[in-house]
Amino acid sequence: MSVLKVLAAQLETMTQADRQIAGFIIDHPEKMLTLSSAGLAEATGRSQSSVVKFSQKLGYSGYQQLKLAVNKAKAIEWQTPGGVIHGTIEASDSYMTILQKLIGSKLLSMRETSAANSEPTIDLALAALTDARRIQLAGVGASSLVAKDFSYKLLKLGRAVLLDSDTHIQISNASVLNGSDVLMALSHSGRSLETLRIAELAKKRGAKIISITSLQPNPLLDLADISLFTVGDEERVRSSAITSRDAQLMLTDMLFILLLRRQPDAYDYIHDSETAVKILKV
Amino acid sequence: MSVLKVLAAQLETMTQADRQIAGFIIDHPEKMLTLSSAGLAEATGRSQSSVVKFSQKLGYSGYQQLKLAVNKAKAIEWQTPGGVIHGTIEASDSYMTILQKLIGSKLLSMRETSAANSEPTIDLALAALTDARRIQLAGVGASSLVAKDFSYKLLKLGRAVLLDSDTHIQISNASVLNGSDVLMALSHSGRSLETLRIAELAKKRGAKIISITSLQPNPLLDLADISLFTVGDEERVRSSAITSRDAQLMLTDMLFILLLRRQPDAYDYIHDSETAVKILKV
DNA sequence: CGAAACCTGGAATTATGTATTCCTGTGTCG
DNA sequence: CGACACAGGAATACATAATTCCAGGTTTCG
Repeated sequence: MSVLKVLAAQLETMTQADRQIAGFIIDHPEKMLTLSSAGLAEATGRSQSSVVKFSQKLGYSGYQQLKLAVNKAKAIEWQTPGGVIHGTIEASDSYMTILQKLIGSKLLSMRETSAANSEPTIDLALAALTDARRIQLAGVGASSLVAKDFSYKLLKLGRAVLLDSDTHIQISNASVLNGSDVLMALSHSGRSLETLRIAELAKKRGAKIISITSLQPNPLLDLADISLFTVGDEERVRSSAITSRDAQLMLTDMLFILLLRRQPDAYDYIHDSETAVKILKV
Repeated sequence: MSVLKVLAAQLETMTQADRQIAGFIIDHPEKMLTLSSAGLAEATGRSQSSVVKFSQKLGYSGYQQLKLAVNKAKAIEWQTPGGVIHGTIEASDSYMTILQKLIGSKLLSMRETSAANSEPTIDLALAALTDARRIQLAGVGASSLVAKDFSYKLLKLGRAVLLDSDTHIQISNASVLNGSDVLMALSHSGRSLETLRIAELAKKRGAKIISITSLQPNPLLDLADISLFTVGDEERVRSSAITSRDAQLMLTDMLFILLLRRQPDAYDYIHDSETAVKILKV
């Protein structure tokens, strides 16, 4: 997972000194690579020890390790397929440029999202979904559409899914969950009231909670037994919710395909549901 | 060029000590990243100063720089076993491979979709959407979710949008359209019965029809005044509807962003709707 | 309301790691 | 065979990183 994304995500919740250091790294990552811990300290106006402690708080053994991580992140960022542009979409951009930037943003958020989730965690989520007696999905706004999309897929695999667009019904559904059920809650911010209520209730009932939120620390994340992450890129597209929705779809598509692989009879189910739908086509 | 390749290439022509050091780095690059210059010296049985000199001979200012270069090389190597992969996802694929193939498929369908629609046609569609008194959206199944997503975005721009998940209501909505309205119908196959019915009815009422279908000839296409296209990649992902949905989203996101650019007061509307939603967050 | 426990973050210290210099042994060439 | 070039190690000087310690501020709890 890209350190830079993590830094950006946690920037808000950091202490003052840490925020300044993180800010500098985000703004000038390559500059930072040339600096020593003392140099970075001077550049940010903090002390050398703060720089080292900052590195350690992030989970690295020290400043050197952090540097390697930043280096790696930059290296990967460069490595984009031809014709892809990462930039903020401006009103003055031409048609082609807008297209390229849009594709670039979507690609970036898909990549970052796939990198933000470790294989072991994904495996935990898959196991939970596989073993669940019932799966309830929760989400409002744009997330509700992703939840619905995922529910269709789960239904095609023959799983028992609970999802309703009415939040009152979602809450009453959650109130009858139990230890053998799973609640999967989607909220990019992790702060949508209804989704949180549902998750709290489900947790109280003993259901296993899978959260899908951004990397920013958030209440939903705290409730979760298994935490999956989405990485958006709002700023660059500068418009509502496009890339965070793409990131959620990326993640749920991943889960679906991996479930498919685990479930030997999956293709039968899919075949059946597609056959049934064919009647509704010309 | 990757340091590791350079090392391998020059290995033959190196002096004894250098060859040993280079050999170790080639064989255990990750291990090397955890070692200090003295550590690497010990691991290779040479002296610490030789390690530093070795780094300098390669053109780096010192051991640290060499480490960064190796780190970068590994990062890139990991990220791209041959760039974006466009292949069918197989049950035997590893986790990483699946991810890369999924991203590759999505990227491909986004690119092809953006190429499948000419700028003049897009402009026609934008003009129609801009001038429309009301915009009705139609779609069933996965397309209905895209329609809903797009409707949210249009609502944020302050447009009058008609969309209901109940097809009967959709039909009755269509029956009151007139010449100043637009019907946008989404169906990848272009053969979904309900969507077709709605489009036929809307056409009879004199509304302008925008179709969003695959490139395959289909009945919905024949009805349309303006035809937009989506390009999916079903076969490669070998599972239901993932990339055709992505293609539809790509197209509607494009339309949204381009509408945004045309509409001077768009940001006010977006701001207002986002402010209104904030109340529902923690 | 006030003391204790707890953070944050800087200064000083210590430990670690890196780069340079110096030196020796070996092979090469005139 | 002796001057020279050079690989490469030891020692040293220097740079950088990590830890410890402490002061000031904040929260918590009696």
